[in-house]
Amino acid sequence: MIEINEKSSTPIYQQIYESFIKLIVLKILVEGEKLPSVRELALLLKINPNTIQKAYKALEHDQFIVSQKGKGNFVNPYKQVVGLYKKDIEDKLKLNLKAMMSVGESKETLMSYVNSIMEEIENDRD
Amino acid sequence: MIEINEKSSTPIYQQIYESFIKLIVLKILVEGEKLPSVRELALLLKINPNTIQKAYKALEHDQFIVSQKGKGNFVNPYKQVVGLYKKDIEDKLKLNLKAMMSVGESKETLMSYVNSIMEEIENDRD
Amino acid sequence: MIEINEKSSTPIYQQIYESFIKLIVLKILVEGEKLPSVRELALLLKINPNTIQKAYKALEHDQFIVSQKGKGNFVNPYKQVVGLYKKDIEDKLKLNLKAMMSVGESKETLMSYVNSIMEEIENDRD
Amino acid sequence: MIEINEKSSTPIYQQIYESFIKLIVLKILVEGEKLPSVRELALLLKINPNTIQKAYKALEHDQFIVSQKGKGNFVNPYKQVVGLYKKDIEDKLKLNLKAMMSVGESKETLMSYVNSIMEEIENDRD
DNA sequence: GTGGTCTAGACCACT
DNA sequence: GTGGTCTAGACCACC
Repeated sequence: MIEINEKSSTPIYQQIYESFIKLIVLKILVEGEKLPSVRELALLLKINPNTIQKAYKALEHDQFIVSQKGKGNFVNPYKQVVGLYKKDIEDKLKLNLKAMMSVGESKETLMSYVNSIMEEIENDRD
Repeated sequence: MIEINEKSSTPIYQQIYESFIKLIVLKILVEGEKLPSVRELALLLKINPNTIQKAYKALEHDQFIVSQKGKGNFVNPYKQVVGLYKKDIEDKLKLNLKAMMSVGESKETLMSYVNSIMEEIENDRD
Repeated sequence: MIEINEKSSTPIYQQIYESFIKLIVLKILVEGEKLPSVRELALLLKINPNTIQKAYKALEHDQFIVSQKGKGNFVNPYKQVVGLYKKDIEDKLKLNLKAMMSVGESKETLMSYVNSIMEEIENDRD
Repeated sequence: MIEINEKSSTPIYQQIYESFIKLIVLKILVEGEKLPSVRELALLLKINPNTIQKAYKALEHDQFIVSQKGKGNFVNPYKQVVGLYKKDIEDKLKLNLKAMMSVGESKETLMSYVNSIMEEIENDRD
């Protein structure tokens, strides 16, 4: 369900953070569902509980989950969650498109380029 | 010409690195042009010369500039430089599009979305 | 294990860089093995931690090792590593042979010379 | 006759130093012949006389030329000169061959490799 | 404790 | 004056 790449340069807590966002966005974890407890997940992934804790704190801070003392961590409503996520990616997308255009790429060549990327992605999914 | 955000989490030397790449890609700094000297820029931005040095080394390593002892740092030929830059952005673009599709956006709505972003950008330029 | 010549004109950080490459290529340090920590090695060699840091960064950039925050620096897989190293030496070898031929050495005398060197080396190993 | 690459990372004085060694080794400059005066060459190459001076000093130090006050700089006897040059390259050759063998290349594959390099060089000369 | 970044200030090589 | 290297010592992020 969650995989950690220890050798990656992105911090482990952030890998966990991103993994949960994906699980939530893809509705594998649904509204109100309980996340595994900090200790439980720490044992499972064989990493330090502090690291899990940090990831959960980040998820709570960004409103993907809510923490309830003595009970556990629970997924927030879908709409609220996906909105934040989309907004984030859209901003990045905009920046990158801007950058490509600043190098002199015309709107047309860029559109066909985007198109080809998306076909490539679609094929990868099969 | 170059602005530093001391509070940002991205290292100062990297901010400088990226600033110069933009200046070069946008042809504000052209082939053969001399960059400000290490000490000069350090004084101007009120940061340590070592930090500038680190940024310049990175720029040289990635072939955006060449360094000449006793003379200064100079911008490399445009073509050589832009290739590297484009490759980088294309990779990011791909990741962004992938993320959007994973949230359930269809290829069609995504294309029209990309289209609208690019028109927005074009208008900003006028 | 690692020796520094402070009086040499080649920078200390580069001496360290090259020492580790040798240790890795000769499989004295093997895949996944942990390098001494920055501070540890600094104390041992009696040089500044920054200098070690610089060497490790270079090793990481050239894909000989990977760095993991809070954990340490680790040797990368052998194959990935040796390719880069060989390419480098081949280029130097070519230059040397070119130089010898420019002094008027014929291909034949040069071959027999190379042959004798290699026998000498083989004997040294015993 | 002598070409300088200002953008190269190898110091200009060293480029001049190496250029003259080549000219002498290839007998384009012969025993007893006078080198251009410091000022003359400085004007020709459009570089600082100090830089030429430094190169000539190095050539004299390594016994490729002799300097005579008030007269100029003169090429030393060929045998003496080429001996030093060869010795130098031989040492480098040895080191590189050693390095290749340490990566596990057998003597045989290495010999055929050297052979192919030399054929390549011979063809380049045509 | 481990790596990553930064400052302050020094010395050297090159032009 | 210009880039390149190094030291000493500090602070931060991560595990």
